[in-house]
Amino acid sequence: MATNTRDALIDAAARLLDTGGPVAVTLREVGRQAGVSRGAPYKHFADKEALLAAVAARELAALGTQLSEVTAPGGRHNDLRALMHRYVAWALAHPERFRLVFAAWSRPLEELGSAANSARARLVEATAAAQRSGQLPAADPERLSALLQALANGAVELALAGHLSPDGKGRASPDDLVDDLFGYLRAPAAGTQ
Amino acid sequence: MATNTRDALIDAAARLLDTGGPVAVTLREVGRQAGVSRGAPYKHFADKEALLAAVAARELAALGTQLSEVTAPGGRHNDLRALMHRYVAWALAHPERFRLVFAAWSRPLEELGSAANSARARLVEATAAAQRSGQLPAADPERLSALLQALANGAVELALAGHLSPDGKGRASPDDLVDDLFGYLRAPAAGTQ
DNA sequence: ACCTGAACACCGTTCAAGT
DNA sequence: ACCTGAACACCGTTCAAGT
Repeated sequence: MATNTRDALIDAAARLLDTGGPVAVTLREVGRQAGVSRGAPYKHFADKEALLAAVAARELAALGTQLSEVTAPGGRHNDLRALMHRYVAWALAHPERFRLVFAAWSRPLEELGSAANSARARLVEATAAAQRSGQLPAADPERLSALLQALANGAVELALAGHLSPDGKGRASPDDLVDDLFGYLRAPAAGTQ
Repeated sequence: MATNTRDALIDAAARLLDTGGPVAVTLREVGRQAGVSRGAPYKHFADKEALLAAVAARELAALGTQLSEVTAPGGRHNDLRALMHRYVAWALAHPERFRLVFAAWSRPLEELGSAANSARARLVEATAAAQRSGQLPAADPERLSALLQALANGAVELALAGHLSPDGKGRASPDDLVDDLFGYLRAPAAGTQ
């Protein structure tokens, strides 16, 4: 699938990550699956953390294009709630990638940092658009988007840890909590009936 | 400090956890710090995960007593916002313990499960009390408390990952987001001016 | 009942050497 | 420029043997 060694290493790492988290990503097995020796990965990545950061950056970019498809159609169908549901669905479907993207890194990692920044910018813009259309109350869009993302992330993690229903059978699901928040946010908006 | 080997092992594990996360908790070093051989921990814990779960359960219990001190004084001063701020402060002060408590475990772990349940019950009760005092709108207390906890957890994790300010200088802090949520929640409450 | 110490099958990372 | 293969200092876990 991968045209070069570097991509093959990232592919293998992503595969191993999904099966058992960062612990399952051993550079030796990564090299094995990419068809190189165990020393080879170190010619492409400084260490294991750098390889994981490359996986996270790639996943964050892929998520970005997925989410822009939600807002794209027509250019005006900017339903932020649908975007958040799509985001939650991605996180629940790929728990390890989600956790990796929001992991605490031991040092700043170039590629991942810029991917995270552009993802944040996208969310802030979508939030501002929702405010313009009256879906959300007037407030600092940076701060309001942080509230939305914090809730979504927290809800997903509670669900992943088993403290919430993933699908809404019986107990509340992450999607339910997102809807609840949008409900509470709608009320204070002045002049929207 | 510890009177028996089992407690000494948990103490050592907690110490190592704080310094470098679960990866830093090696059973060999735990044994070393507890003054026993490397095989000894296996007489007290099935494996590394069981030891970590014991650490998490102990921390969750300690957190519970900390939080009950916030609501205790007078028995009527049940300010849920203050409770949430205390919770956030704990999480920011002990990131690794916070992450461990909400980690995804490979199997159900007795001791941790019951500690988590009683912590949840406490939060739900505090939420219901806040509803009775008019601080929060009428809604299923289970679901409303999940909303609060999801936001707090998500905000803390965003802060720990560097996507939020930990102390509110410049960008929003977790405490700011908690306050924002309480603000949005107050509005829809009927009959409270 | 609890502990020791060797053993097995792994790791991340480094480095001389090859092409 | 990229890769190999051995080497070093670690792991988690098991198990016979001791007290």
